[in-house]
Amino acid sequence: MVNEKPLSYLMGQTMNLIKLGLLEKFKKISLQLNVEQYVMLHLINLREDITQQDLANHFQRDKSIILRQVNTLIELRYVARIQDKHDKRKKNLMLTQKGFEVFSTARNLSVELSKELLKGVTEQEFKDFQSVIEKIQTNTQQTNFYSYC
Amino acid sequence: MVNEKPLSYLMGQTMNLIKLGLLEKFKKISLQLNVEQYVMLHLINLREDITQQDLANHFQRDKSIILRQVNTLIELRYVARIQDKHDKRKKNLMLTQKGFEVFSTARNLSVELSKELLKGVTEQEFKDFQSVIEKIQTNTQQTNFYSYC
DNA sequence: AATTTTAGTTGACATACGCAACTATTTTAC
DNA sequence: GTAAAATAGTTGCGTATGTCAACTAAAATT
Repeated sequence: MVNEKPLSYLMGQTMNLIKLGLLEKFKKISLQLNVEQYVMLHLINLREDITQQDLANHFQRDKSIILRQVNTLIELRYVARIQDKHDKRKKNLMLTQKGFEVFSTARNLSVELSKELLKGVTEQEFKDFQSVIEKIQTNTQQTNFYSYC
Repeated sequence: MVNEKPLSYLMGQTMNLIKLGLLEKFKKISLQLNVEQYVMLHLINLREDITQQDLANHFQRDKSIILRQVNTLIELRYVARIQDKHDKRKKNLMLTQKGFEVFSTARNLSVELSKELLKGVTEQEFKDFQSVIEKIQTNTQQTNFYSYC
């Protein structure tokens, strides 16, 4: 395994292709969304009480840039920011109807891209692929590079 | 497979973890390099006549930002820019000795990270993983999202 | 009740990035 | 052989991203 490419190289190359493919699909239907915004909408959709602090933890970014990016999503009318019921310091983020529609569209394109990119991949190969991904994520948490919710 | 996470999500999450892990390792030994610079050094090391245009194609970035990033690597004395033998428009990029040393160090850290993250992954799983990665890259080129050297 | 911690906000600064316009050089079309 | 088009690289400008420090308001801890 001496000549093996490091994992970061394999993943980086591939991720770059996926990202570009996704952006291309967004562009094709005039969806004004970048990949990070898509991920943000995805996370906001997953929970109904997610906060900017949660997003900052997830992306490992400063709260201030998360605030600004959320502001952009609010300006686009994809996201709303409301006060937490129990903790006045906190504000929860929620998808608006428009935001949900945009997210759904983006998600469908993402699934479509998956299908295209996984053409010729057997079920067993994909199972092992997912298994590796899970192990990488588990090993990362054990190494404690960082933790997030 | 309805509830399956799209490929872009799986990969994105994982790539983010890998990136952070790598940056952490660089930081630990005071290696002033970000991941994209590392990839750049890697590409420059692969060929001896690579140009800024080639890098712009690879990263799908504007030539002007590639120029500036290359300038930074030149300032760090990791890279040199020399005129192409056959085409006066072109300038080739090469690693300096210092650049090669830095790249080698970064590469070793990258390999080290690979080993840590792939703990518990069987040989068969990894083979399938690589097979999937190859197919993704092949499918991308067929779809012609973009092409690069 | 005072102090510490957390969530969010703002301003300043540095870097990244895209775009247009430019020069110099090579390739292509005629 | 010459003019036009294309390519490689550069520069300036505006916008976005990102970090950091400092702030306010609210909750948790002491």
